[in-house]
Order: sequence, then C-alpha cells, then structure tokens
Amino acid sequence: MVMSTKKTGRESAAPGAAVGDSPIARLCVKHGLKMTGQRRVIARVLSEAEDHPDVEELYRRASELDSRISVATVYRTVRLLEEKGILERRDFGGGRARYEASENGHHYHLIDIDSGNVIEFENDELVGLLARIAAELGFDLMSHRAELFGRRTTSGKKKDAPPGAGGENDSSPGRA
Amino acid sequence: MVMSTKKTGRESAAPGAAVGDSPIARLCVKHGLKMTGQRRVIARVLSEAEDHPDVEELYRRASELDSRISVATVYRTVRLLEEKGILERRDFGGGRARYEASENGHHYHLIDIDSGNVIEFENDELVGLLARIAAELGFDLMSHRAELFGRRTTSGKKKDAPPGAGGENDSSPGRA
DNA sequence: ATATCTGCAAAAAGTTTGCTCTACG
DNA sequence: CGTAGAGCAAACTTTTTGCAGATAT
Repeated sequence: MVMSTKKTGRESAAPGAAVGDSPIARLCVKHGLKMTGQRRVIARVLSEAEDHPDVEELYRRASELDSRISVATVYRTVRLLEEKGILERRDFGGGRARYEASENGHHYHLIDIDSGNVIEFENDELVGLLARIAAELGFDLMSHRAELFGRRTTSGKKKDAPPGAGGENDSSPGRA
Repeated sequence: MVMSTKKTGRESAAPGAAVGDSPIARLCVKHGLKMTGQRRVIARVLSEAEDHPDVEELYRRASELDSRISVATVYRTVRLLEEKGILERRDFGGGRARYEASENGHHYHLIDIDSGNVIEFENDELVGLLARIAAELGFDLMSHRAELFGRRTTSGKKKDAPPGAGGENDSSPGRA
C-alpha cells in the first residue's frame, strides 16, 4: 500500500502543445481538443488542484487567473474532459459534482469517523479485486470508488501512518 | 460472490404500530414519527422496493397506491427517514438521489454506466481486504462502501452470469 | 476557411420551503 | 386539542442549452 503523493509539477513538452502547458492541457491536445485560452486556464487549475473542487470552486480559481471565463465554460469543459477520461467526477454528497484528474492515480478514502479527517491511500490489490469482480459480473471496470469509515485502533498497534499524509480537509461540507 | 436476496416479507407485529404496517413503517413508529396515511404508503413502497428508486419513482409507486400524495411529501419523508437512519441515500450519478432501506444489509453496487442499471453483489474477500487496509492504516473498519462503474464486456467472455440474478433494472438511465 | 468554442441569458431538472389547512396521537 | 404533517406553488440550486460572435488549427 502506498500513500498518495499528488504530482503538480510538469514533465517534458509534448508535440502540438505550447511549452508551458499543464499536464492536463497536454492531454487535451492529445485528444484533439482545441486549446483556447480559457480551456488552458481551466486545465491548469485542474492540474494543480490537490483536492476535489466542485464547479463553483473551479470557476473561482480559474477566474483568478483569467477573468474572461464563464461558469458555462467550466461546466462544458469539465464535462468534455470527463467524457475523454481525463477527469473523474466524484460525488461526496452535498449536491454538487466534484472533480479530480484521472492522472492523479486511483486512490481511496478512509474517513476517521471521530475527527472527520480524510486519509487517501492507493492499493493495487484492491484495484485488481474490484476489476475481477466486475469481470465476473460481465463488465469492464471503467471507474470505481471505495470509502472506508474507521476509528483509530485503541491499542497502539498501528503499522503505517506517514506523518504529513493525513487529513485533506476539502472545502465543501455536506448540506448539514 | 453471492448475489443479494432482498427481504420483503414482514416479521411479527410491534407495539404501537398497526398490524399491517410495513417494516419501515414500524421503524417510523419506533422513532416517534406520526404515521399518516401518506407516510404509511411511502414506507410500504420503500419496504417493498427491491431496487434503488429515486424520488420520482417513489412518487409514482406511492401514487398508484394512494393518489393523495404529493412529490413534496415524498421528498420530505425520504429526507426525514434518512436523518433517522432508516434510509440510505445513494448517488449513482445521473443527477438524482436514490434510496434504499438500511435494513437491507451490506452489499456493493456495480453500475452499468450505459444503461444506469444497478447490480448488487456481496463479496467476503472484499470485506476482508478493506478491513485489512484499514487495520494497516491504524483503524478499525466501522463501515464502508464501494461502487463500481462498468460497461458490459463487448466480447462474450463473461465468466459468471446467473440468468435471472443479474440486471436489477433500476429505472433511471445516466444522462446519455 | 471552418468547425469548435465561448459568453450570455434563458431554461431545465431536482429539491426545498412558506403558508394554510388537515389529522395523528 | 396541540402540534407534526400534507398539499400546493413559488423559490432555489445546480447544470444544460440556443444563439451569435470569436478563435484555434
């Protein structure tokens, strides 16, 4: 098992994309999408996001970088990227869809039911098992999610708890 | 892996509840809720549901039994029962919330992303793995959920397809 | 050149709510 | 009886869309 480390940096340039483009912008190019100014900004915001922003939040962040962007465009972009498999839509309740880059790798959430902290983790064994289950039911697994709700073990038998890897503390709480 | 078998039957009567009441109606009484005619009907519809109806579908089914029911009441009831822990709200994409009785026991969902159909399954191996993961992170697993989003395998290489056990055929298709 | 994309504003779609009247306990 | 609940319609929230003008390739 591996605790997630989100990558925000950029790799080498790709043909057809401007050199400063974000990873997601390059994916857009690869998928044959036109790279408008707005789209480039939204792609960058998405690439740099370390949380799970909803459309409103994406709009806010994108607007800071370039005010000539409308919500409708964010909605359209996010939908387009989801269809291309570049983005994944998440539903943590609260009525609005939230997004994260597929390239961030699949990770899961363990929620500490006492503190509310969210711990992200990856687990290849889990991916494999879920894919196998889907296959047994006659499906190709396109995406999936798993959320664990747990309580710290009282005994100090904890095996693995990387210090800074814990609570992500996303912005939007449920509609309490 | 075991396909689920929902229980729809009724147990013995409870004090304070009318004899013909559905299991969920009895839970309502137990929680101190007034049992109006409408609520009783909605409770019954929920108790008898073997799928994951959204509000519109609940409204349709309830209206068939008693036409004096409004959508607003369905919304209110469903929300109330969720707060009481009697119902669980599910988000399978497609924009609408869907509900199922908590008493139906633990199972997982595989959503056909093309049709919106939901297949339920149980899997002990999955439970074990998730518990182990939680333990490795220093937690006792209190509850969890897993949802798979898949697409029917094009090739006929399906391994395991119990003829009548599969497609539950929930009503709402994704927003295709 | 031209198909794609954007902004704007209007419209959908889903859900909540204020108010008044009804009816459960 | 008193208060939770129901109906109705209007309000809200989130997301989609039609159209005219802009722009990347």
